[in-house]
Amino acid sequence: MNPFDAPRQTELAAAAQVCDRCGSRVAGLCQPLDSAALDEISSEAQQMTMPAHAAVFREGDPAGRIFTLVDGFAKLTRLLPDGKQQVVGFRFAGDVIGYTTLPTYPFDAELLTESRLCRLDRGQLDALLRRYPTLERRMLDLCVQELTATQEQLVTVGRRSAEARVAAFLLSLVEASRRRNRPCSVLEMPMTRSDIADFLGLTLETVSRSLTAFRKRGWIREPVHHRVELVNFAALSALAEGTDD
Amino acid sequence: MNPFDAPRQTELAAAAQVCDRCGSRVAGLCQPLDSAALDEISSEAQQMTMPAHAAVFREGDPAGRIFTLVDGFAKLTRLLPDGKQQVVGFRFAGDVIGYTTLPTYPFDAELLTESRLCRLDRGQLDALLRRYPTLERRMLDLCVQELTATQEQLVTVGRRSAEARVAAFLLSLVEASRRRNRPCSVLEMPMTRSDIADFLGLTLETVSRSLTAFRKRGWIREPVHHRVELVNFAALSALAEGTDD
DNA sequence: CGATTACTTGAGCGAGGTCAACGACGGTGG
DNA sequence: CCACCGTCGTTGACCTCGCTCAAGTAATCG
Repeated sequence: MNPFDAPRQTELAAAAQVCDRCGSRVAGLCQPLDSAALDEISSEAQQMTMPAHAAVFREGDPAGRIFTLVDGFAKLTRLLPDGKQQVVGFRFAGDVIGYTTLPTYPFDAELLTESRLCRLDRGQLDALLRRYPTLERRMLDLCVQELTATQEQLVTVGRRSAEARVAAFLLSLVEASRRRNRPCSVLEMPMTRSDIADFLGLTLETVSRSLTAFRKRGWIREPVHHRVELVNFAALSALAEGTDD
Repeated sequence: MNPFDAPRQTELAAAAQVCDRCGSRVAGLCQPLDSAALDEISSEAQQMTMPAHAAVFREGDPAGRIFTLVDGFAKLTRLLPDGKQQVVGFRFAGDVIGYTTLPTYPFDAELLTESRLCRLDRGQLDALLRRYPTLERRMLDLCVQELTATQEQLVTVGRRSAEARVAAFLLSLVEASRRRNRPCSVLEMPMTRSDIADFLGLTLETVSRSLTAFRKRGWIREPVHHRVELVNFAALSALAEGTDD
């Protein structure tokens, strides 16, 4: 059932193999490496499990480690001086967290669920980068993808109505699920209304009202807590694109 | 007067030297190269001048070239299906435009003023990257900085009031000017109210009203069109941070 | 099973959007 | 040199979307 059960391998190697298997464009740091390289990384990397709501790192911490989220969900947040927070992104199984060339992390990384992580120290990473130059190119690819996603989010927050933002968010969950190659009729949505609001530049009440509206229109279902099913994908897309009116 | 007058060098080399001179953290692609490498790039790169409002490239164009903005101002924009546009960033002299590992550019790049650009084909760039590995690291640095700036912009658009956004924008102009090592009492602001609004997720009327309010409070002056002087920096900072009330 | 946190729903209000009119500026052609 | 026009900026009046405040319900966890 769980694809991460191979007992002989570290989680990072397992994650990379999962990536290979699903042929994903995006997931995983080590996708381009051969098994010899994976073995080497396996011997270097620390695997660990952390509980829900744990902080992987905080904004301002020295950026000495890089993580792969093997299993679970995380949010990346920035804090305003007045205490309000902005979620700059969510992370899913297979995603890399905390890579930066800056001296300190520019945001908090906090887990939404109990998660399995694979940890690599900066020194180890730099050594690997030297040994496997394709990895450096991979880092750049990941950074460009992240940048493009953040720009898209900027468009959503800056120019779309409240319901359009929530619709766009739901669609991005589908995309993330597709990336992980999971059957996507019912999506996991472990983030709270407040998390979603802080991601979309809305209040939690507005997010709640939007989701209720979608439910009443029969566009979505929420069979259990923290699960959504998108029933009318087309309607949500039209709303997100502004192609409805 | 103009620091770009050295007649024997290509613009790119000149730009790099300017970067060296000002010791900037951010500006310029070729900062880490020695003069031999600069000479080599000089022989490769195409210099060009383009008029105001020209498109350097459009969203969806094959991403076959990379540009350095030697002199002038540009905006990077994304278009929504319904025609609304979001400015995802402004670019200033010394900045690199259009580097991506994606097959096509993910946004439009449009000049705000007549500008001098330095153009490098993807093939040439890749060859340079192979010859000067430090350049690859530099590209990653630039990407990380851009990502961090975009996340900051996301916080501004998602969580700040209209006036706080405009204040934050003005402060970012100071920062950009500082980066270019220009005396910053009076800033160049070649973007229209509409450009600023599309950057901040506001309407042009709201931007105009905010600037008028700042002027009436004596916080800024606009001696001529497309120039601002920040008179009360502290007040603007407090407003941007939300530390005023 | 009580306490806490998450979610929903309602009522009222205000920041900012919309629509409209007007003035300033800069280029263009007579 | 001036009349004309298009773009840009300002200001006002009005209205709406989403925020705020508040109360109540549902889920979760010791």
